[in-house]
Amino acid sequence: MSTIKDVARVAGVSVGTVSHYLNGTTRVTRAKAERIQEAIDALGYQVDLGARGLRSGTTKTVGLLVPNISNPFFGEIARGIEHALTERDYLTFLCDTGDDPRREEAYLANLASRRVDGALVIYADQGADPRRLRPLVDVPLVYVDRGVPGMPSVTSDNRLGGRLAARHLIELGHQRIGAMLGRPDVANVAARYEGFCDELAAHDLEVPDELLLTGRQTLAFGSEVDRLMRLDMPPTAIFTTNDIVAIGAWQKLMSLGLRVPDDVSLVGFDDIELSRTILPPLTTVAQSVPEIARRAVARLLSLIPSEAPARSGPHSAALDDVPIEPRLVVRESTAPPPLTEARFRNLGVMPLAN
Amino acid sequence: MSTIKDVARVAGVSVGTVSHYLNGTTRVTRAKAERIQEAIDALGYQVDLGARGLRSGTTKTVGLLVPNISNPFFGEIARGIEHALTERDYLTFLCDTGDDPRREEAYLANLASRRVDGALVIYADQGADPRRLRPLVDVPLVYVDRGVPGMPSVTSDNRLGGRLAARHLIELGHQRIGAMLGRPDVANVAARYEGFCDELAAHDLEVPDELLLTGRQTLAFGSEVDRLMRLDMPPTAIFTTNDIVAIGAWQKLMSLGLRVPDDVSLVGFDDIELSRTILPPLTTVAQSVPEIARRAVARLLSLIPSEAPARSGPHSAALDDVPIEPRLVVRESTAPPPLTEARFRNLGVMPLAN
DNA sequence: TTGAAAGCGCTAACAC
DNA sequence: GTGTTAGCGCTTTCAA
Repeated sequence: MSTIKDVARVAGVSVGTVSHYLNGTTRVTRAKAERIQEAIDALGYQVDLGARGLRSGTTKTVGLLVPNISNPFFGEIARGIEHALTERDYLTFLCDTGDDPRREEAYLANLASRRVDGALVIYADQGADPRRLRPLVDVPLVYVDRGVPGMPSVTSDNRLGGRLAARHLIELGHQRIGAMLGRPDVANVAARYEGFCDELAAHDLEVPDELLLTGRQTLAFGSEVDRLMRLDMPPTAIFTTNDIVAIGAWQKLMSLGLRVPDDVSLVGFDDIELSRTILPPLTTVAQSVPEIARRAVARLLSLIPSEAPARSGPHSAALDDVPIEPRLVVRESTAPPPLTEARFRNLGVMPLAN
Repeated sequence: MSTIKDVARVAGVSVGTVSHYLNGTTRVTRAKAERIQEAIDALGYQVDLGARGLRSGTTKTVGLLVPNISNPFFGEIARGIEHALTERDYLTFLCDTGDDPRREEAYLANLASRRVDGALVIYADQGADPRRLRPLVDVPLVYVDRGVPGMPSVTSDNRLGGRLAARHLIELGHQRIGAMLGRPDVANVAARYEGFCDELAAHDLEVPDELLLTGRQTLAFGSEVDRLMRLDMPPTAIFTTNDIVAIGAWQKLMSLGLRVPDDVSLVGFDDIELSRTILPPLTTVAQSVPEIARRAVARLLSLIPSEAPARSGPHSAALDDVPIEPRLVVRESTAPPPLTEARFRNLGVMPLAN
């Protein structure tokens, strides 16, 4: 592997000149520039970015901590982030924490040793305080998706998302509404459900205790939906705090011979790709993944000193921690509530009242 | 950020000694070792892995090229690989190529500049010759999932997988069998279908032209299954070259009021997590993702000179390119073919013959 | 066992 | 514009 020295020798110039040519730090005469380029081509020279980093103090690398890269939602975020970073000439260290706070800490220590220029973290939502991660690296750190109050965060307005879902169901005429929640100590889940209840309350509605299910945000949890549907008075609509749960519920409903939205409406959250392709396509609160990714990277870069301050013009929104507005995507899993008679017949039980 | 020099000064020893202590290169007297450790703790010293890499010629990093990290199958592989690599103290550069050969090349060039110790690649299956990637880096490169004959590759025995699927359907008594394939110029797809046809042929069966559908391996393609089911003589079983397509088909079938496996059996390929959770759970040819990941990393490390030769004992299978045996996972999407009369009634068309 | 010193490939300050 | 050179933080001879 040839070095800058070799290039200099072959081109008949000094290493300094080659370096200037490479970095555009100074003008280089046309003639020398050509000779240098020829030497580079001839030798197949490639800069050693590690050496450059040692000298310049900036490695052009960023660490990305995700709980589980095989979860399509995180996968989509990681993809967006990685692409945005690549565009700015950064390479991404993938750190799959498995939602384990200990692994999370180990990764951050390693990243610190690697002198990454920054870190993007979707923290492990297992009770450990996300703030403890901040001091583990002394470079900019931005929390993504799962925000941390008072720290640079890029997240959706989960509360608003919950409100949008509720409003939609209310407008369709639903009154008996159930909910299937991820663990409520997870900040995003809590915010979504709070927003949902807020909006309900504004219309003198609420989710009755017997229509509230809590669990992990998995397909398996979603399939517990039958516990709701076997009640004497099943809900006419169900809100779930993410799409995976909604899809799990939908599968179970189908297997029970219940139709969505004819027998029960379903609203999800996230808008993962799968939601668009199931039948009927899911009405859901869409988080704009590309927007989250874009903003996360912009925010991080704005904190990296070696980056030109993003823009001198009007203070860019990307630099603040304004939560990203989710939007309701109405598809075909929601409809007005079924007539009482019809649905009880479908469910194979007698209505309590006609 | 403090350096090894600071540690040496505080501990009152030379940098060389600190380095030896850090790397265990030489015994260090108890007293000095303690003083060094104290200095390290006091200063919060962390080695600069970049500087170490420059000097030692090994960066302890590996590049991972994947077509699309938000595809759960690749996500699972990436996850397994990243974990295995982390265990061996390597950090992973995530490179999402978007199945674009040009991006693929750009990434490899960048990785070369970063002096990674090796690269793992699931190449972009878009017609570009995967072999062209080999010379772009001068470190070990292992092809994963999508193998390349004659190059270090870790893949499943796709041909065998196809055979297993066929055998299963034959044993159940199916004779009229359809198939939904990804683009047949994709090596893995071709191998799966060849194996499938081989086994069929061994039993004097074949997939008639009108029961063969080709497309991209997406949910959307899967939903074209109705083209098969609307034929005068629809298949009693369908083989798909991956689970995503099978799931797409399954969704469409449900929406048409057809039951799996009552009306038609479905066999997938891959065994992604989702297959286990749909209803009925999918019969599929399982690729052992953990095994692929483990083997890929073992193979790569075996090619990295700075790694101790994996094991001196009996030549480890992990070091060869023996394809990994897939296994058939029989779940509930397959059953004996329906009686002719019953199925034509279900499909709402008249049987051609009784 | 320890210290001194060279040098990995590069950038940047400085002198010309 | 261009060349020379110090030095980024570390490992690794080589002597002692």
